[in-house]
Amino acid sequence: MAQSDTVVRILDTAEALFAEKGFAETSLRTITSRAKVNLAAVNYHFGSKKALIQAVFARYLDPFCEAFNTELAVLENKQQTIPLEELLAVMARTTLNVPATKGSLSVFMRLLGLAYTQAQGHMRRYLQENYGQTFLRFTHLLKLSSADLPDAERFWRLHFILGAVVFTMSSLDALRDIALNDYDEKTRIADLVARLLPVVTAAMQAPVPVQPEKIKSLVVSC
Amino acid sequence: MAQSDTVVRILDTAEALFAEKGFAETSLRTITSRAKVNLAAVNYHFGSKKALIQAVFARYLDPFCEAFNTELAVLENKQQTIPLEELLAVMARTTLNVPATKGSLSVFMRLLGLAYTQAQGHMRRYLQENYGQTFLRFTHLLKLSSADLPDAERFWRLHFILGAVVFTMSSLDALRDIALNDYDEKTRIADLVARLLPVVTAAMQAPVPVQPEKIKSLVVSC
DNA sequence: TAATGTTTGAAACATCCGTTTAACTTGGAG
DNA sequence: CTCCAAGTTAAACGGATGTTTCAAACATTA
Repeated sequence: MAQSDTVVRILDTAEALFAEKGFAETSLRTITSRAKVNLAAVNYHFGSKKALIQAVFARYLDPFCEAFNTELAVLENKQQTIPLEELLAVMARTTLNVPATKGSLSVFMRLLGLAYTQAQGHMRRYLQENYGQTFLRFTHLLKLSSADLPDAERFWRLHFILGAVVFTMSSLDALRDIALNDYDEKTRIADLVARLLPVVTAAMQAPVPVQPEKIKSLVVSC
Repeated sequence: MAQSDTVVRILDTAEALFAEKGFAETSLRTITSRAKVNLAAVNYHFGSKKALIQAVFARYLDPFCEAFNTELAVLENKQQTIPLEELLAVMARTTLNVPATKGSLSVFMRLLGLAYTQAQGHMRRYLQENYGQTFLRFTHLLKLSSADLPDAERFWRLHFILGAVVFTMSSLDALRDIALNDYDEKTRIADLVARLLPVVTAAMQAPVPVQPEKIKSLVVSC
């Protein structure tokens, strides 16, 4: 076997437990006992708990970035500028198609959300160092596809969107239950992406407040 | 004094530390030693660490909900339907104005983000049970202000927006630093709200995909 | 002032944590 | 068959955690 059975079982179990309870709240003992491997196996195969967390992310992000980079290369070679909708759709499609790996997309999105909000430093740094370049390629194309937007405005809107995606995806199970009960809607992950796409596009193309200062005072006062 | 000095010092310190490092990562010893109170004080005054966390939230949310409820009452008494922008602006204004309490809004937003992504159960339940009714009043008005939107669509968009707000606010410090370095922009929290408002409104008013099924297959294929 | 209830203080308690050690098993290569 | 490296196992380590205890200090009321 290419990869020890133990390693895969640890990764699978850790991924599920991290997504369910968070990183700090999941102990190595819980992981190893549920995975039916010895406690020392984590430190033997991965070195530390931190390294295990990063390995869980790498298993998702490495294939994603590879696929996304080839998609980006195609877009970069086009002569005319890419419409915003198309750029966003490519990203959505890549995200949906790549995880032919195990585990659902919502699990990973939840992990991503955790990594950004939780435990501050080390995970953000890891993501930045290992996958920051791919992200930069994307933002460069995004700039071309929304040239009329001031840089600062695009920066903030990108993070609004990031928040909407990560937050919704990471609460997906709970929200899906509500949607099922209240609206008889069986939301699959692809349906959610289909809903997100027009919203995100509209958000990106919303009118820019002419005078931020004036708007601000208008909001605060009265 | 109405409230023991110790209680206030614990709440202030816990709030800051929770926002900075997360709930599980912040120990009672760290809190009590920085707050210069005895370790046992937390269990004496609050009962448990969980109860302390909830108390931190209550100190923010109780005055907010009180203010928001009176604002909602005003809107409910109006005869004509409230424009979507106005409804959202009222919420933004209330959020900005209420915390005449200590601590900045970004601290609390970060806590809110943590509560939703981290530790799953008990915090969500607490928020739902104690502040769910106010939230319902708001969503009822929101429905009137966006009557042409299908219920399910509105439900999902509301959570997209929630994600954008919470996520951005909770990463505010990091993002603000980037914005300062890259765009020479000193973003105050009111500026951010001013940026959010048109984006959120546009997101809510984005065109509804006519046939969700068709859109989905369009995205997945090709 | 004396008695009473509340708040603090230092220490101990029982667990749980991530990590390390060292003995043991196992599967191939020489 | 021997040997050795890779993998597994059980046990223990040092430290940190939330919580409890109980005596001392304090404030309040009778």
